[in-house]
Amino acid sequence: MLSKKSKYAIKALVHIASKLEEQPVSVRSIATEENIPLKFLESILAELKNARILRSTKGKYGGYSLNKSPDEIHMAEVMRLFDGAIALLPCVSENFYERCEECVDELTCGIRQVAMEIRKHTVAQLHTATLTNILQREERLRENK
Amino acid sequence: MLSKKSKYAIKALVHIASKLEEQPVSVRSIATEENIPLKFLESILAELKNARILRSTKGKYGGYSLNKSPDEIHMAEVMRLFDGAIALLPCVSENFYERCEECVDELTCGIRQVAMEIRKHTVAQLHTATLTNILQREERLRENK
DNA sequence: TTAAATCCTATTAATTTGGTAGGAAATATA
DNA sequence: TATATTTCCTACCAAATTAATAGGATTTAA
Repeated sequence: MLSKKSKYAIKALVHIASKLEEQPVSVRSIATEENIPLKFLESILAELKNARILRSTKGKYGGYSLNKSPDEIHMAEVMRLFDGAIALLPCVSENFYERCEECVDELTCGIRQVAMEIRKHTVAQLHTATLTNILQREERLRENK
Repeated sequence: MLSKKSKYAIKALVHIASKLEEQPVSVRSIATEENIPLKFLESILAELKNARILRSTKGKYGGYSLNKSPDEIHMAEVMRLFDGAIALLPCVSENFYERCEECVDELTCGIRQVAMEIRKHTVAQLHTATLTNILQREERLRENK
């Protein structure tokens, strides 16, 4: 499961991406429209800024804007930022690799092989899930309603 | 990430499945050979028994045996038992569905659609990952070493 | 000057995780 | 019957993580 931080972060990014002409977008307006606790969201957007995914404008009429093209921001990056590894086991993680301390032989572990295949597919999917892609999906979902 | 409980449970089950002719297998021997803390493993096997995945024999020379065929026990079942939902979001879980309270419209949520596709693939993979399948994988991995 | 925004630091309550402790009860064998 | 070896049962616990909240300082546009 994703943490609420990850979920809120992705929702906020999609929200900002949907308002490309009205940027910057204030935390308050995102919090209200997406039903996310204001102060919590504030700290999340600060982290996204720190990771150079967002950029901020201070003062009145300030807020947050995307710091990259919406097709360069994807769910994998955001999830890794807030939740760390995407893999089911640390020993198959690309970005947060760690041995399973109890493991007798990593190279012949069948559980590991399963986890590896799942990680590869999941990461590939999360990579295609850019903000642009998510917005396209939402458009189609609204059409077929 | 799977919890250690899930990971230890699956490792213990694979271990027992690999000794079909020497059942029942004692907790102590599994703990020693798989490097899992004894008392912790004890409580894990108790849960597996409770879920009718294992059965136990008390007293000297007692231990745990599989309560089903090793091709009927798969990673999905064990993970759900210890970690709950497999899905990235509660709103796409088959067995532990919950609304995302903050969500404005589940039916047009693009993030949800991504999570749904990933869950479907992951669950399918975890279903094919039976104890028999995992042991076959390990055999092949040992051959190609 | 004021309203509205981000920025910054600190705190916290609840839950989950990953165990440990200690012994009771059951059973096979000598 | 005594003993060794097992599961079974209850209770406890420390550390980490999660999901926030509190309160105000600073910045900027109008």
